[in-house]
Amino acid sequence: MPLIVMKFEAVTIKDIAKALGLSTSTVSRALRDSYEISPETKKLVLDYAEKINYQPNPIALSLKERRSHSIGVIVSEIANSFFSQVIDGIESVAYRNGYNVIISQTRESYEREVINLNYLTSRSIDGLIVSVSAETSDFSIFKELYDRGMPIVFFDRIVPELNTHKVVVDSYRGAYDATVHLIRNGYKQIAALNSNPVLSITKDRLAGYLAALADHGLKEKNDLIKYCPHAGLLPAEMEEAMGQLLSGKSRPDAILALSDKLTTGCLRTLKARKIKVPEEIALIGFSNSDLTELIDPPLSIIKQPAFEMGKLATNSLLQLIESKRPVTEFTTTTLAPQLIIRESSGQRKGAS
Amino acid sequence: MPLIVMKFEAVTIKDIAKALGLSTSTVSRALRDSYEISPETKKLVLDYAEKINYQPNPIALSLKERRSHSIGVIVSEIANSFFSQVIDGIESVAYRNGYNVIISQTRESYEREVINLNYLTSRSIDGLIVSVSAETSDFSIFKELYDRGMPIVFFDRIVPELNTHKVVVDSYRGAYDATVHLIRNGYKQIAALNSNPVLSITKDRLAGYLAALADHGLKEKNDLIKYCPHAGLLPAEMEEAMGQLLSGKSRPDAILALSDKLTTGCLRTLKARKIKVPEEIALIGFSNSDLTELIDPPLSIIKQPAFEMGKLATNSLLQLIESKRPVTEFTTTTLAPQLIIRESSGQRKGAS
DNA sequence: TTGTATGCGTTATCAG
DNA sequence: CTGATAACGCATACAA
Repeated sequence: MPLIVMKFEAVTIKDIAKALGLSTSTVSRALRDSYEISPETKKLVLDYAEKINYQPNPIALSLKERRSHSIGVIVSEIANSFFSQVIDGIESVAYRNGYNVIISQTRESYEREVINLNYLTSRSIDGLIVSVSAETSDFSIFKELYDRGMPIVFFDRIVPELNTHKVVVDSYRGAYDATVHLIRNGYKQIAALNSNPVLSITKDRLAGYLAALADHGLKEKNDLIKYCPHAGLLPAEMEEAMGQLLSGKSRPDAILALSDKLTTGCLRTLKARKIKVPEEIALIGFSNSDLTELIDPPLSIIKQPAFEMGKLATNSLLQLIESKRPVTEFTTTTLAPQLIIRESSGQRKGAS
Repeated sequence: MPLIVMKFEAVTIKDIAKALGLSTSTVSRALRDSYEISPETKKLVLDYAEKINYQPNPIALSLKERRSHSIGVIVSEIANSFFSQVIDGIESVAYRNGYNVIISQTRESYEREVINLNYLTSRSIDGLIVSVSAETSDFSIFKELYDRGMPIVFFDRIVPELNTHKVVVDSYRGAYDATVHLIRNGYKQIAALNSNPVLSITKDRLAGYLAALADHGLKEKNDLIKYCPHAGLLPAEMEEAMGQLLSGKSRPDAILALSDKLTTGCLRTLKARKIKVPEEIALIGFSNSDLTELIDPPLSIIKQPAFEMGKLATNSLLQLIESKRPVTEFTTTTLAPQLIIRESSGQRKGAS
């Protein structure tokens, strides 16, 4: 038997008005609990609305109020523990404040970033939370959006030259401390595996690494510093960087992986080549996976407070969106990364 | 100096009309490349629109067309490798088809599920992709939505009695095969760690486990079958279930963890109690983390094609949304889970 | 206290 | 070929 599927139709204020012999404005006011409506009418309307399960049409409201109660989120990759934890935080705060969260991902492509940005900002969102794509070196599109008054909050991979709210972790410190930890444990050939060099976080993390070397009298070596321009998204790219490291003339005794993706990739490569961690090569990397703690031997990691970052970014954004008066001050919130050192990891036998 | 922040204002068709001395209808038609507009006017309008970067207002369009080009996604937890991979798949297909993805999470709470559902379905979305919360035993809200014509596609945790598209993996088989693998390797006391018993997937997986036992002449033992009603979201709950298993009179020699969350929790508990896997207790579980392969000793897992599931669900949904004629047939797509057996895991020393 | 008219941005219908 | 008008659902200034 053929199944009848009707269109999803919902009741409007007009239906209520007609049914009750009132005008739409009266109904509207009653529903909004306006003081100028008599208690009887109010009750009448409210009861009926309840009965037929009236739900206001948010789209009509959006058109009228010129705001959608939606925020857009642009990240490079949703299926990534760091970003999904951030999105978790974003959703939590947005939900509590009655906002929808619209997500889109760039897969590290500048082109997709531009498309997503144009798509989202054609007034279907009230504000934007962004971690820029690894490919993006031209920030003019963000500048433009910013100049046109779109509330934007950056997190993680920020655009330093834009004067708006930013939420970051102290990448410099994370990398610095991890490097120092390796140095103190006797490692001398510490390699740095970087993401795309144009990213703010790449610069900061590399700087932290270099400072730690300098502070401890170790000199930097170019063949110990590798980059993955696609942020580790392309396995071939990772493989090449690792290959160069492992076969270079100065083979590292430790590797510092400067992003989640890179840590995983690095670990995978080492495993595939049957290189023992940390006996042959030690490894510390950024990681937000909830499984790192379960890896054996325990892996030392630099963990970012992703959930917190999402919450903070959203709070900042909502403040920006809902502030009646022009905002005159923007904040850059810097959170501390968590350096988690696990026994037997990154500790050379016989070292202090 | 005070910073001036203006509202994000965008150009409308009206602005173009005024600037060019045309009517809004002419502009609208020119922009839509209507045949009834002269080439000159068309060019004029198009050039000007390009110049001032005109973007149509999707909200006005939504109101007019009674569709938002947005789909809602409801999952229990965003920061979960399985779900984030599914969302990745959903976003991919949605993006390609010009749809926005609005996500919300229930954190396994029925109450939040209802709130999210009401919020999303008040006409701001064209369709819905859902994996029901662990707490949900009353499906009438979905039934109602369905009856009112809202296109819904369920994945993973489905509502069996609703006649709509569903995307699942063959949970029964996954659990069955994993159990058989354990049995063949000599394990006799195989525990099953389950999620909430009302969930479709819990029932299927448990059935697979039981069938495998029966087929191999092992009898089921109630104290080897434990449930975590909150799907492993509450650590205390996990801890209790594990505690009962480990201290019960028939201590298991192997555990089958029947969801991602449970596998992680189980592993964590075993680690905390310094119980060696698989020497003391073997473990096979559902897992979609990209780190499971890096765990040492290697962990055997049942992996779900999450990305594929997201893509399929979205394709089905878009078909439902965009079909002009009433849909008369609904499909349940069942994908095969991947049973990944790794050396030295789940293999008893000296077993066949 | 309630009803009428207008507008949010767009497209479709109907005139011209 | 182009312009005026109505409509999508709602809220509000203005009338009554």
